[in-house]
Amino acid sequence: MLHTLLEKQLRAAVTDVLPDADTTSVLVRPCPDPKFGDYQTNALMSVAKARKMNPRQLATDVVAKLDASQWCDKVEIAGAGFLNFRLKTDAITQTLQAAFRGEHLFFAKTATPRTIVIDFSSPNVAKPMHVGHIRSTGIGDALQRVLRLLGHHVVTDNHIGDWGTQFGKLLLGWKQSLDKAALERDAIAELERLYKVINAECDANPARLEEAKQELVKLQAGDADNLAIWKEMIRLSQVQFDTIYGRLGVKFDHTLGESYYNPWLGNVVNDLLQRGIAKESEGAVGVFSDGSMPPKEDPFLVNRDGEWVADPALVRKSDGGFNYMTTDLATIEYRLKTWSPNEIIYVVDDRQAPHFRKLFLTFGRWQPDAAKRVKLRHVGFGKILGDDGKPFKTRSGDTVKLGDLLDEAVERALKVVSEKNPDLSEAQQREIARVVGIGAVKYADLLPNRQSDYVFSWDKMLAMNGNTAPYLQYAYARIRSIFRKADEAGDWRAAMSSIQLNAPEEIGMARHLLNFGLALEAVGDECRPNFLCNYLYELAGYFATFYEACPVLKAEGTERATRLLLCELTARVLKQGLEALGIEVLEQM
RNA sequence: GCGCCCGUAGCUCAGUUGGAUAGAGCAUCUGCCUUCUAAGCAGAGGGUCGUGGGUUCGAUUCCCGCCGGGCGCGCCA
Repeated sequence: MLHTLLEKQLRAAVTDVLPDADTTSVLVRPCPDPKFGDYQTNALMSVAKARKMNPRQLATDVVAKLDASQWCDKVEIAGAGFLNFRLKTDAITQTLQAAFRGEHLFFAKTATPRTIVIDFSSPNVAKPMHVGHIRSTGIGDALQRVLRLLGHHVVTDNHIGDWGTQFGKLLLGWKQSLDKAALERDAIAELERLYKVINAECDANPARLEEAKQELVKLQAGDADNLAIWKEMIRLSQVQFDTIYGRLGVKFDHTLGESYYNPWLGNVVNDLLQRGIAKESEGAVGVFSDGSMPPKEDPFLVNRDGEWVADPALVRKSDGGFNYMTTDLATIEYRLKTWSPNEIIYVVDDRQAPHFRKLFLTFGRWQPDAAKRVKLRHVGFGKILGDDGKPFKTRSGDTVKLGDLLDEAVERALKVVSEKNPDLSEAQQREIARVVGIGAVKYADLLPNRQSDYVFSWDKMLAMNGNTAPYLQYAYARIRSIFRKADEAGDWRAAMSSIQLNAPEEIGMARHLLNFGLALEAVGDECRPNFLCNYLYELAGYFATFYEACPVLKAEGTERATRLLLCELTARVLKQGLEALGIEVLEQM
């Protein structure tokens, strides 16, 4: 890509001037304002600062050594020491033509592919998937798509919650209060009802709680009846998950739930004890602070009334049961043995950040050599709030079910499409409504910075205008409409060898196309899909402006060819970009 | 109490190693469909980037204090 080539030349020039300089932070990025040029670097200012040099003098020296004449007319020194690059129009058109021939789509596959495990979605058995699950599921899926696109080897694993203390209550409920007809109608709703009934009883009556605990003990001991019921609950839940994932277009390479790791948990604890990493305390087994960091930063310490006291990561309860810390440790070990990843990414609510700090540190102490070979990364995200600023609930206080949200989105989209395009067949309208509605929901969740909480609103989540998926899909559909007509008029592809960028709207769109790869890389590096959302929104904006100002089919000769080329490449990038966000496109809408 | 996160336009939010005049959507106002899909476009108004200091060529971004809000601190996950 052009900016990469410029970066390489620039680094060489910096090394020429300052042989011992570290050039890894010397980057070439798009100019914030086209009046400065196409690309810029501000890195020379920090290089100069670190060496107490005059930044403009350094810039002058670097420019003297810099040969960018192949791509740029001139390189200007501006402001306190910016270097501005202005691309030759030839360099742009040649890049566009290469893209048209399919040699690239404005991004390069990584030169250093990594194996990356992504752990995301992770819904709980016997509970409905609710609006909150859109976050982990959507962000995780977008990340796996982008990282694959960039050439990494990705393994996705849905670590579903299929084990834990809640099954004691569920088993008790199943045995005593199961409504088989209700289970037939809506299994998840019935399981949820059972849990609520028994949970309330347990709160009011310790004897019931004890019964539930006994059911759990029997399950853990391998009781055949309880195992059979437990497996049935998982099966019923998986049916629900598959329905939702099918609608969202999300797939997993593996679905290894928490229970999968049960056989190893005892050994994990024994090993931790044997190596002196964990110790017994009050009948339980836990990992304690090793004193290697200040108390403020030590997740194994907590301050109570001005005193720093131990806050261990428990790996075995005093009743012999294991904690999710134990499961997570066994899971890391399994993943390393099975896939040898360079990195494991956990797309999980930010509120679990302390858990992951403890987990990663504990694993580092347990298996230091293995830990050096893998980057463990918690990619957190914020909450979805209601307009009262509290966690989002329906008016009656229930969580909003994900399936209901998708239904509502598709319904609203159908209303819009039937108004805008009543001539389409009902089947076409329904298909458009499906793609637009689901896309709107996914995009609305991907657009905010993942770490901030955001306020949910039906209107915003399901909006069909502004910075939304439908706006991007619409841009794509308009381009496809042009090509349906262009195809009728004959073969336009032959003319692509002769193009000439003239109108400012053409140049603006072309310049922005070049930066697709930067957006993808930023998403991969920072695990922030919103960078891609914003890039695509800007691209669609450039297209909309171009579309108003530059007639395509009415133009002739080189002008027509140029505009068709820009349309084609914009359509490809929009499609590829939306696909990387897990959002479908439509030929018409 | 201790720790972490947040505070940007009326509302909801972006803002990529600190970088050039802080952006978008919604809402408000003014124009644009006999012309490739108006789910659109062009334009206007709207800001002490919570606040007070500091660091420096340069701070929404980094550091410290304060004010306001959220979250975490369970032998749950």
